[in-house]
Amino acid sequence: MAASNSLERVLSVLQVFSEDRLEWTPEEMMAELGYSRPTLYRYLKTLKDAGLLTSTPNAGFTLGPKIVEMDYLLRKSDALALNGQPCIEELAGRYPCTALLVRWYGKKILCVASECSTPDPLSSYPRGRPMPLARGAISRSIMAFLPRRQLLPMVEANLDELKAVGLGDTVDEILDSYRRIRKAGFATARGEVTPGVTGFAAPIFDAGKSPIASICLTIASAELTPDRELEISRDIARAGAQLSNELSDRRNALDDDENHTIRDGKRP
Amino acid sequence: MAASNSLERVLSVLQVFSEDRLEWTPEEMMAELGYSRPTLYRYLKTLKDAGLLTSTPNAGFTLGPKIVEMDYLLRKSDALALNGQPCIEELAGRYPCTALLVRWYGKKILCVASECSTPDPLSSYPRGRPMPLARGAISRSIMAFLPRRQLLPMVEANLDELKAVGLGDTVDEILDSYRRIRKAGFATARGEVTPGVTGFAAPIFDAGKSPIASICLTIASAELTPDRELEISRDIARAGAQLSNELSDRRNALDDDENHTIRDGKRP
DNA sequence: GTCTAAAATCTCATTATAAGGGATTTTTGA
DNA sequence: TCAAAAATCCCTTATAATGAGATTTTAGAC
Repeated sequence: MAASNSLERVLSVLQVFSEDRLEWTPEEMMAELGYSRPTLYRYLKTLKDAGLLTSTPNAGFTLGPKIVEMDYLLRKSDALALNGQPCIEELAGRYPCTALLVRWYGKKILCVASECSTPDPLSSYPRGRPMPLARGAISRSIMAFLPRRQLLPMVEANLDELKAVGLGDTVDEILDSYRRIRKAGFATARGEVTPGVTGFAAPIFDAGKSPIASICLTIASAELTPDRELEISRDIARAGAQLSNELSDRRNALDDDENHTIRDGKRP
Repeated sequence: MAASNSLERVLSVLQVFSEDRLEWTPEEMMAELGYSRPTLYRYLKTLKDAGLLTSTPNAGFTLGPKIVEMDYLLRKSDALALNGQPCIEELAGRYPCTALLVRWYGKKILCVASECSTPDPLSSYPRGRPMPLARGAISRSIMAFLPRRQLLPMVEANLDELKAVGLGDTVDEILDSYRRIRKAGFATARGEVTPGVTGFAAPIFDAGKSPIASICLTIASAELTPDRELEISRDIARAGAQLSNELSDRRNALDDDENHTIRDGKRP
């Protein structure tokens, strides 16, 4: 979507940096974004002063130190990552697999932590790697637990892909599939994201009833037996439930704190 | 510094998120930043659409997924972190210490990778943690190699602190101290950043002659003997030199590539 | 140290657009 | 289903962003 005001235009500059292209010269950006020279330089200066960009002589501009700092802030106090790390380590210890924590951001799901116990991981999802929104166990373990008014528009928007992975041919059939997943408490997917890899995922809830994340285990399909599948499913569902409890306890404790503070502040 | 235009004002919103405070409600931001309600909401919407912020019902706003993604981009293709990781692992394997890679951003130095081999680290500097600009071996190992016209203003700006750590009482004395460090090829500091911890650091150069980063080893002062200090100093200086070579080789290879491309493009 | 080409910034008239008070709509949780 | 809170809209005023061209600064060669 085209930027319609200067705020969006300045932030568009950040969007040109991608996996394929992390260094841009001003000339290249002028061509890409269609900004005039003084305007672009004004934007660059502002972004650089904010630390979001940094310039290296002769190599153009790259993302800046503020990005790294802000990610540190997030890591440092993300209750999900902090509480979940031991969980995924335990799962990775128990099976030859990759265990992931994936956070749901409304329009995007993103890995926030991962542990791998196989020498040569079949699929690589380190922190920060975006994941497909309509495929795989992770996605489904979250979507299945969304309230209808959030789920419906997403199903309609991704109808073709959801059909392709076999969730159903109509919206109603797909909603039914999600209902079954909700009932089971976890989702599985065989080779949907990476061929030869099966995923098991369970939702994680904050204090509310809407899921905020998913805990997931991916394992080579060849490693699986029916018994083991059952065992993994149980472990994942249990891990999801346990994390949900930890998070909602923590959140409730915090809220209590805040209420006291506010009350104390208001009435001396 | 006060924001003087709407670009800076919108980016100021990002600066309110700190180690102490990662969740802000719009009301709180209005108070902190002094923006009117519609204006703030416009900013928030823009930042949210760009993925830099995310809102959680009842918990206000936090930094968003784009931050995590962008840090992933940086990690994934940062030649310094990629080449340096084995180096710091080796150092951490050889001594009971923490080994760090720290990047220089003009006005800020920031840890980009660290490895620790002591059970209970005395000082903790994970990726993203900003480091003091005028104290410690890291800072000095970089500043000592800056060209005079970059160094001088920084010395003047941090004169008091530089005096306090004993680099000299006048600008000239301090410049002399830096000259000695440049000659030695590495810097040391005893208890300047964390009491009881000694740091050893050597600069890392890209293709240019100005340093871009530092490799550093921090170790409990109690672990040190004169022999060991000498050994560590040599190891650090060697590691810095080796990394500098690797980086400048890589950079030169890239430049050659680009030149070919450009030349080919210009003259068919 | 001096010079030169490239990069970054400045000037200023023009024009578009951001701001904010107050009303309104949308969400969210009871 | 409904009420309070949160987010957005409307619209006028005043302010700030834009970009062509000139100028200054910087970086690298000599």
